[in-house]
Amino acid sequence: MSGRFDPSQADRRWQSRWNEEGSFAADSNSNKPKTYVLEMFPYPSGRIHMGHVRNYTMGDVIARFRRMQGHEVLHPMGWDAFGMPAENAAMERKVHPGEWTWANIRTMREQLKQLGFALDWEREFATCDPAYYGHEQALFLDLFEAGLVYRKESEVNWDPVDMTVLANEQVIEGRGWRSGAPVERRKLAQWFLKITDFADDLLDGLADLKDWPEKVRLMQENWIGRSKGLQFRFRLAEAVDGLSDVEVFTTRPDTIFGASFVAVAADHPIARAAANADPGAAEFIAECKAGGTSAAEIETAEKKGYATGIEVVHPLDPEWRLPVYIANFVLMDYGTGAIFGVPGHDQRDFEFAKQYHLPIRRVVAASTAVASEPIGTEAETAPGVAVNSRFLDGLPSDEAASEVIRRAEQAGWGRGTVQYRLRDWGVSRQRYWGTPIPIIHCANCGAVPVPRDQLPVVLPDDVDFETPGNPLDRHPTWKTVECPACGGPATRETDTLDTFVDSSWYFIRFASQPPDRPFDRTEAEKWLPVAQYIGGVEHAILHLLYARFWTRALQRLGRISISEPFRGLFTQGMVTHETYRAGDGSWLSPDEVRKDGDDWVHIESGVPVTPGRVEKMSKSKRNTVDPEPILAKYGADAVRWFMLSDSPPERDLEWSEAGIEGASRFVQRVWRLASDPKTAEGEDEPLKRKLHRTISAVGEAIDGLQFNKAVAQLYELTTAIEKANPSQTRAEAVRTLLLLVAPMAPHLAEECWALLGEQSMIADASWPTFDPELLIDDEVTLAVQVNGKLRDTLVAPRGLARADVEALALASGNVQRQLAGASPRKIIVVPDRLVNIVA
RNA sequence: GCGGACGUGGCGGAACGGUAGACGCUGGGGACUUAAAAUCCUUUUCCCGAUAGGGAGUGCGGGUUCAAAUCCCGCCGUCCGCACCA
Repeated sequence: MSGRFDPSQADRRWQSRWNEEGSFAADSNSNKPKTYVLEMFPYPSGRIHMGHVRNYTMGDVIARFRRMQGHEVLHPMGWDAFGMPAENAAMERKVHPGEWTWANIRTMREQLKQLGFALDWEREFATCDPAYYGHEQALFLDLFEAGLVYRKESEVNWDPVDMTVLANEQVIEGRGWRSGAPVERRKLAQWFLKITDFADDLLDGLADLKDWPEKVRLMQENWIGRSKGLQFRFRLAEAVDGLSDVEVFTTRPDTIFGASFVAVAADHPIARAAANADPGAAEFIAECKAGGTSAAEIETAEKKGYATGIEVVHPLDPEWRLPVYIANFVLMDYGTGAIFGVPGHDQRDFEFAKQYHLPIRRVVAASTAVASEPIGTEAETAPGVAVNSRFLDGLPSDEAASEVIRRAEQAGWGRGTVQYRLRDWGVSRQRYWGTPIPIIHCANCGAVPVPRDQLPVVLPDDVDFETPGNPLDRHPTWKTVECPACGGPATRETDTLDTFVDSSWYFIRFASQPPDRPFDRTEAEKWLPVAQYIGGVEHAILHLLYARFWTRALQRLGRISISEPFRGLFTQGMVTHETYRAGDGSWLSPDEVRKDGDDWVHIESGVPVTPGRVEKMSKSKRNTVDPEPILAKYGADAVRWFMLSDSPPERDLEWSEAGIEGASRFVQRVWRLASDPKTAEGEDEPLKRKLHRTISAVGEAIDGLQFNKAVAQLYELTTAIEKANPSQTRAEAVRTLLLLVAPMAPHLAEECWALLGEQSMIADASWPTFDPELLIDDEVTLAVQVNGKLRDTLVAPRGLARADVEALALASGNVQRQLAGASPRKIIVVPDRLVNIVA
């Protein structure tokens, strides 16, 4: 048999076969061990991109591999379908966000199916379906009733033109990313989830996530940002507006005698009190409030303060007075919104003190001997021993800190506390295309939950996007309702939930989807936690933290027994491509340019093009490659194979035409082997060993998600088979090769499997086993070194005695020449590996 | 500023402290062909050498070790995350 493997025929054929047989439907009642493999579900943006292909290919290999190993595998797919792009499309193209979203889902579903993923499509859902978000509303109410949801005024980035709240990352240089209008800081009543209640649990839980990347655990740890310290009160020298003290937090109580000032946030009650009496203070506060809350915004802002004239008394010395400033760098929502400044040992305080000519005192030193050294050009933040600190003098920093906390608690002016960087999760969005928050506002009864029998609260379809702002808010009837409690006139909450809520529990819904409640506990727990979760590192913090929180909240409510949703996590690298720029600096797409010798030219105009850096595929850089035409040209398996070869999965993968060509070549090589398995009588011992070693190595590589290594192993085996003479072993090796290739190139494997005359599908075949005896060779190649440098290699029987090895090595001509008659001082023998002769 | 990762041929990358460069891509040479495609063979870290062989070599400088890409110390560079966090 000859010819070529034709994916345009084979792909479709096997995809329908798997579909007809329900090969990948997950059976909850199966007796097999259960494995839940999940990739982060996609946002239906329009078309599949290479990043999706890479992500889902990796998950698919794991899913298929586990299935072959005899596991019952749950490998579902769905759509994270709410979000802003749909509304933007609605504004730009005058289509309803739902229509746009569902059309995208149809397109992308077809594209995914062309890749032949072993997915259980029966469980597919989209989060924008009331059948999903209705259950989410029920869960929200569960959290509400458990006291994990509250409403609070909070400061937000407000775009006055689009009339919406912007996330920090949507504020660019102080302006709204769409409207370009200067962003205002505004107070708005928002719904919050009490994630901070779980701060310690979420932090402690990280220690058990052994199969998570260290990097992600660290990022979460830093994000939660637990710090221990002292919270204490400064008494005001004179009460102002009924305020008699100011509360501060510090992680360095040991520096308490180094204090030179107190600074409060612009929103702090003391600041407001000062403003009442002093127009200068009021003006300063107004200045602080202008501008966005983004990180970039804050970074560039100059450190400024305003002396209020108010004074406080040092808690450890009634005679000691400190000035109170209003400062633009003090945050109202971290700690207490007030600090005491220790310029000698905090760089920011140091700069502030320089600017406002405040004392800079040394209270920490390397030793008491250098207590009188002045502080130099920057603050000394390292710990040491306390100096110039009265009763603390000579104590190491940590002991001094404990001593201050002890005294504060004893005297009642302060206490040891823990602060977190983590804030409660604000989930209100002033958008249409999201899950409506199931709350009704009544003038008499306040915020009342929507009764359960009225769920889901469904989004109205008749909305317009002609005017900016939230269409739900200006809908003629939707928000007008009766209060469920008193029957009086009331209005619906028109904010919708942050889309991160949708993705905080979808993995539970995949595992169990009863029509009448969010999930069935017993059913869900058959699958959960997810054994292997795969996605981009960009979700290392938010999504993964929110999902962990949501799972813990459900656990606290007694709804589920697990506390961690994802046992194994893998963050894959991006797909990148070279960028090209025309003379005028505009970006050109890969199919607009052509390589001409060593240079690149614009195909249309023939003008030279400057190749730029290799970067993540993005629309703005125009360096994307659409998977669909590639798929049409090379077939699913070549694309899948390329996604797995070369680059380690956690690193970036550079797309290249040559790479996909290489993958395609491999597909054809396997096909040729299966077309003519060249069987004959007799065994081929070396090939057999190679085969068994490969079975072992490939299994190990896939297990460790080292797909590039599995690929390399399979190339080697393929070459070995090609070079082998016909034998029974060779035929067996071809058959086994197909099994090994099956998780990665499933259509090819099926096609070849059938070619070998197999009746059943390879999808249902078992992963091959290996004989451990065959992994060990009878003969080994020993490296022979002189003074650590390789001088010769020699082949010897395994387990050769030390003395014999030494003799063999010394007999080597190269060794003799190196020794030049001298006798070796020492000979080191590593059995079956190496001899090192020290001359 | 804080935290982290990485640095190996022309390129992507392999390498329990033990033969550096597996495997793939690219390039060179060749076979088959009227020719091409496809395929196959061969070669490809650098330097000296016809070969045998020798020298250098894993960002830079030190160290530990019989032996270091790998462990330790100090630099340099690139990338990522966080950031007035008290």
